[in-house]
Amino acid sequence: MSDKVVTRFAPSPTGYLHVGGARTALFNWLWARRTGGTFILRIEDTDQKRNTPTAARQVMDDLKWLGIDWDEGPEAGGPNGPYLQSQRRDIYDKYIKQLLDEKKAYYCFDTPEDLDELRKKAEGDKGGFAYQRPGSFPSEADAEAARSRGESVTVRFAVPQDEPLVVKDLVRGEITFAPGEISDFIIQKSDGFPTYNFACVVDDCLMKVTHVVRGQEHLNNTPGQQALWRALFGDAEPPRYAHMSVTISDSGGKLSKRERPKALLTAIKQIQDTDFDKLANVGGISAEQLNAFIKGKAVPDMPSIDAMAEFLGVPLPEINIVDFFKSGYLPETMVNFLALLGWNPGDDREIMRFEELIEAFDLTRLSKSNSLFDRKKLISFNTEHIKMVESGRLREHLRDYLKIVDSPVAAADDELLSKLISICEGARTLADIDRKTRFLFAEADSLKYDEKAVRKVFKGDAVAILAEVRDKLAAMDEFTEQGIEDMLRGLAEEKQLGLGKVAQPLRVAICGNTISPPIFDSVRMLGREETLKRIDIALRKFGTDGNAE
RNA sequence: GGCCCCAUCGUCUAGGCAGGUCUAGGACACCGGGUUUUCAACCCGGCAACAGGGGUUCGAAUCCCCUUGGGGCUACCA
Repeated sequence: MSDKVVTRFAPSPTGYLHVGGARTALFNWLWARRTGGTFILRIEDTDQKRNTPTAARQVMDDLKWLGIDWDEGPEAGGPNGPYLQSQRRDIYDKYIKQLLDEKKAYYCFDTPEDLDELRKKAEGDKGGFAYQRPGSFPSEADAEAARSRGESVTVRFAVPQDEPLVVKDLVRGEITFAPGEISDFIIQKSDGFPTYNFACVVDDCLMKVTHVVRGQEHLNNTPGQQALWRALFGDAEPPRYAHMSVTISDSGGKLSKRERPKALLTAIKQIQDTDFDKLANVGGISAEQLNAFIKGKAVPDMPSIDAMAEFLGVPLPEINIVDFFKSGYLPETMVNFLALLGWNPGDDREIMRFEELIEAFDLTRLSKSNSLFDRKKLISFNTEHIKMVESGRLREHLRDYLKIVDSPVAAADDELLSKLISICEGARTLADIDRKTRFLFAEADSLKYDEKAVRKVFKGDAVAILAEVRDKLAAMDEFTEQGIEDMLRGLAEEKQLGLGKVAQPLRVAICGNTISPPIFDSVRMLGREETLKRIDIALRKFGTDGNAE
């Protein structure tokens, strides 16, 4: 085994990178890094109907955000390019021709409708549908004639039917498929593009891939792919396969992108007085489209879903990697958490840095059973990583986050940002830091007061106390944290009250909420002038004539 | 329906391949208590699992079979 390890991540560019894809990418990447091998990014854009032009770009950005880099692929280049399958048509054509010439593949003229019918007919059969190979293969001339008539022409691989197909899997051992179990499958579509099952085999060989780590959903494709490999490349050693378990959502079934629209729909139905025109407007869709969505007939695209959810204030479950970014998770957290979904280092370690993961990763420790994506545990992991990550790096992560969610806190310079982080100790996500410190960037007049907080805090003599606090703050010589603390504690003691009775009215007055950084820091950072201004506004708003000033 | 895979606390899992050291360990969640100026964070304690049934064996969470349950695939998608 002197061969250098080569792994690849081969996404089809249909949208954002989601957690499942990210995990596949990560495992392949970890194995390459662990062994000093090569990690290839290959874009499987062979489906013209589904690919979107920006998706490949997006997937690459998401990978970069996670810290997953590739040695060969788009942007990086490499000796085995091009790395977009749509640019490798001539290569596939060559191998298709070879198979055709050797009678290992044959032309088919069935339309999709024909196939549907065949399948329907086979429904009652004991073995289910299997494509019936013709007694003799159509000739090149037949194909040409069909093409000129505008008929559908595809190419099928003649899968060996007389022997069991054995797949060796690093995770599951040997799996045997009975003779005849795998029927002839299409390797070239009628639009001339290769199918996944074909392109993937050709490219894995040409790109000298040694290990394929992929989801369990591909396990049943493997015998066919291996048979194809033998037909194409004879005894050349095929890659080793490791089929990972599937990730299940904690909201029920399989973790899928459909969960977001589903959650939004549920929310829309629960909200009584929704302004549908406005909602459609916000989502950038027509009233008809919204109606179709509500009736379950159509699903708007992701940006629309996101916009409407934001408008309604409905949190959607994070599925795509960018969703986690926007929710304030660190890439370190995602990588760590994803790595532990179906793998573990064999000891009690859980919170691990990149380097540790690379050092400990091993393909033989992949678990066989499906794992559930536990968001509560994810949050806990994020809390740990926020504590653990180097301060400059955390600041950069925060800056990226504030930018993408368009927070006013983004106006802070590095020094201020670091200070904000330090007073938000114990934050679980970057969103916590943003939420807690936004009050510093608000205008006094337009500060929003949380109703519940006001009701809870401004009762009894809270207003009177706040008025007193105001006067004392105004009278302080030096406006320091220590000074503020001494004053507030002194006042509480004098009145025989807990500090909370004194601090809470002040907290709500300056930030509109009961949730904020520690009160001394908050007041100090707001500054005396602004603090007094806000207290005055609060006194006016919540005070009665008798006890305000 | 057919084929394939899987099965330890609520969840992620260690242990299983080399059966005894497992009265089954850790983490998250949860519950109770502590700390406390809010939210968090933090500290202490607690609850909680080998799916069921047959074998093999002196002995099974660990090996074999069946049942049940879960998942995947069954496309001119990847």
